[in-house]
Amino acid sequence: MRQNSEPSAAPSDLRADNRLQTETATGAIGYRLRRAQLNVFQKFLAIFDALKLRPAEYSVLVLIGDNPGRKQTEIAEVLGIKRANFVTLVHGLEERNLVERIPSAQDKRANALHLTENGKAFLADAQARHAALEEETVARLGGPAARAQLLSLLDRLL
Amino acid sequence: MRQNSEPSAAPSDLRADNRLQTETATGAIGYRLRRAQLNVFQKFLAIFDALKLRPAEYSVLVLIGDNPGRKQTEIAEVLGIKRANFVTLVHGLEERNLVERIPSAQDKRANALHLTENGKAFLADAQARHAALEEETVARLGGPAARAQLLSLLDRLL
DNA sequence: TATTGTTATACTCTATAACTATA
DNA sequence: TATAGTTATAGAGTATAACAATA
Repeated sequence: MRQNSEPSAAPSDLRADNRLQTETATGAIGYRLRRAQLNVFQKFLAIFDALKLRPAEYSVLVLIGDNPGRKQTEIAEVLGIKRANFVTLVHGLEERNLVERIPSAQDKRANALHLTENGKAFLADAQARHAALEEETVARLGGPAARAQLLSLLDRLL
Repeated sequence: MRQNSEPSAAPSDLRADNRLQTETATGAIGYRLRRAQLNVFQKFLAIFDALKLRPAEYSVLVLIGDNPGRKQTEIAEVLGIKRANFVTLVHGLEERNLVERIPSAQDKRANALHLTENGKAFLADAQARHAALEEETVARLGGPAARAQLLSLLDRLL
């Protein structure tokens, strides 16, 4: 390794306040999207930590609540979760008495997924907390019109 | 809560087309943000796969290019990368002859990071590809005004 | 033959603890 | 005492292959 032969006088890359030039690295749309998404996700995590519920688990509960009796593969596929990884996830929910895996009569290979009574109450609580977070997020955006505007712009990126 | 204005023939869990009800699970701002972000990121990955460059590595190169001579810790901190994980990342860039770790004369504990000549050329190529992707993304959004609108909305979520 | 649920496995990202050599 | 770089390690999240039971 060679020694540092830089001149000690402050060039343009050593700014007066000693802070880094970050504009090039952080100006892209992808980067800004990621930052905002991580920020919103972090608030989600903070709220749902109390319920020991992770984002994927919450999505699964909501989807089963709206679509009782579906197969594991169907629920997993909609959420972009691999069959293999879905097994562990749903077993965890079953151990917590939130979800039931009921062997299907029509297709003996398949399990029909249902929420337990306990799971329904738990989900209602979780959804209430989620709704409160959503409301706060809309408020930060500047109201329902701003929310619609954001979603419209985001949809153009799909 | 508003009434259901849908032309309701089938119950939500047994729809005629056998598709799942996904609106509850996928309507939230966080979810939509995540989808859009993943989509943009995927295009980024597709382009940068050819350069065998991962997002974090690209950010590091850009940041070193704009701020030559900085310590590993400084670069890592700005990007939210842990010191420990940054070591492997920067060693990989050094092995590819893109970055030099030059022992600092002032502080013998520290390494000053610089791009090699090869690294500068490589970064210029990567940035050209990135700029093309950014241009395409802005076009999909609907032009510079839409881009500004999106960034303004995203900033409200920080 | 194809599909469902499952196990095993591996790879990436991220996070923490602890060491060394300097400051 | 504190900091810079490093090593080791562990936990999530995600990916594929292969198997048994069933279609």
